Amino acid sequence: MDAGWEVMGINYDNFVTVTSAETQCSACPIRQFSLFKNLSDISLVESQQSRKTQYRIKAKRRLLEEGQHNKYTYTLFSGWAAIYQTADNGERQICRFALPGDFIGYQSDLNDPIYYSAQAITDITVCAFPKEEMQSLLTDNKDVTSRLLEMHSRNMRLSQQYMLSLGRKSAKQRLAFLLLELYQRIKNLGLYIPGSYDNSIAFPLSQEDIADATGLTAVHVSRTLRQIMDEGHLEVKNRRLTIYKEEALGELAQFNKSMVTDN
Amino acid sequence: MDAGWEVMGINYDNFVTVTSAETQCSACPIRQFSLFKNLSDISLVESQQSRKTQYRIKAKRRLLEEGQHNKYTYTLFSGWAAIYQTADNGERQICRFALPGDFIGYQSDLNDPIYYSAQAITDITVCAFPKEEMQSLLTDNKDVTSRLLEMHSRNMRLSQQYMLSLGRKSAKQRLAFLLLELYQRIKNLGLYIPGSYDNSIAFPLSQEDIADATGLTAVHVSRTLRQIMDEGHLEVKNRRLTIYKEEALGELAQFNKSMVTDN
DNA sequence: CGCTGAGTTGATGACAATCAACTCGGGTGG
DNA sequence: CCACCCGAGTTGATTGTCATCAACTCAGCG
Repeated sequence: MDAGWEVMGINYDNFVTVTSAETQCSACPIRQFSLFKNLSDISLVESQQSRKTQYRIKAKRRLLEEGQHNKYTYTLFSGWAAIYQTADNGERQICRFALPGDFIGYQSDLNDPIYYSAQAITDITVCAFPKEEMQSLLTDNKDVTSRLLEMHSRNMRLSQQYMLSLGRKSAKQRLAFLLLELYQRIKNLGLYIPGSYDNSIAFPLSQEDIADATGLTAVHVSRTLRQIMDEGHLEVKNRRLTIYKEEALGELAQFNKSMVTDN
Repeated sequence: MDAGWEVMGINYDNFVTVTSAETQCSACPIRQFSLFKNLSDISLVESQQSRKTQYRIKAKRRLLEEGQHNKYTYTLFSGWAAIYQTADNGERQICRFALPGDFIGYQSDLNDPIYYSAQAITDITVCAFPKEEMQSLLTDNKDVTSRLLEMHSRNMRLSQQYMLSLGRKSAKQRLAFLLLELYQRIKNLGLYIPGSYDNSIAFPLSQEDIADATGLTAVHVSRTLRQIMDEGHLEVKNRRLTIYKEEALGELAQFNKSMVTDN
């Protein structure tokens, strides 16, 4: 029996409470953002059966490790995770941040060793699907395949934006883009705290995480972030991101909400 | 009636001849690399019907333009194309090079304006599929959906490698990676000239194209490429790429053939 | 109360960008 | 047919952005 329910690394007891550790798929609050969006009730039963269990993983622990054969694919249920690859000099490149609803661990051949790592940024909860079950779900259920294609296509768009950032944008623009992206994605989920904090979200990334996603060093992130903050565009403080000048930042970063919408 | 048949920007009269400009899908030499790999004969008829026509596009012309609503999706039949996005300062980032068999112009919602551009590097031939036909092909035919997912997943892997390159690798490593990637992809297609040129492929990219893919400037590509060439690892000359030390380069670039295989 | 990890700030250095001049080869038009 | 032109590539000089190294602050915590 859970004391409460965590989303985004923040205790949301006051917002949602689950009485059991095992959420039912049919009642899942993030299902509309997940692979199982819009499934018929029958398909949902299937998917529920495929799901082995929910796991909780502590912040900084790895969910997937590059080069290993993994047993499961996962839907991220709560918290933030980083999907990354490692270079031979030990540096890493975060390719995307997974947020609740995101599907983690799929690749074209599930029997190959996985080519990326996934690490929990906050404590996370995941729904685990054994890869064999996932494979047959994809074989049997066209809706799931279509939805996975759709999610992949949207990821691809974001990936291309990351490439543009990494290859052609200044440190300032890269930071602005990343922060706007995450801000908007959280808002799309409806998981930010509405009301008095309308322009702010819980934000668990360290400057080193940001550096690993933007292709910079933590030191340079510190300097550049300070500059953006001093200009009054936004604030990152106490694990919270506040956007003051969304439009100006959007222009700076060439960011556009449609880059991260899923509907 | 065609005089001959071009693949890879080179005239291959001596290798393959088609008597009509319109290749039949059932007899298509690159089908095994395309979206229509492994389709049943019945599905093939469907796909043949969906295909409107083949087009030839001159080098440097655009096939798709960012922000526009496009009528068609395409299978690249012959030649090379660049998929890219443009930053506000006018610089561009090539996100991938499309080679024969690659599918171009898909995105999760085909009715949205397309978010990337595609430009012919060599003269190219494409098979055009009106987006409505493609949409219904995807709705009706699970094999096509699965295959598109598979192709997308493989693209995603390469995209992540590009991100790692752009974010965390030196100019030398980026070049080595790109050249090995393209070399291997061409070899996988079996479109290189076998025999006396076993370690070489036709290579139509300019140094500026390479720069746009690696996030460098053309000047720096020139210097760095010269350095790699002087070290005897490879040669780029007269629109031809020759690899002398595949293993050493692979190590330098952290490249691995499995990154680009499709089977 | 000291330890730890995250963030800040300064000094210096390296890699790649920029600006500019030049070569070379292939195509074109006079 | 040859001169010229143009685009691609090369090379040198200089600049700039970001990396590196190092010292320090500060908050949280055992």
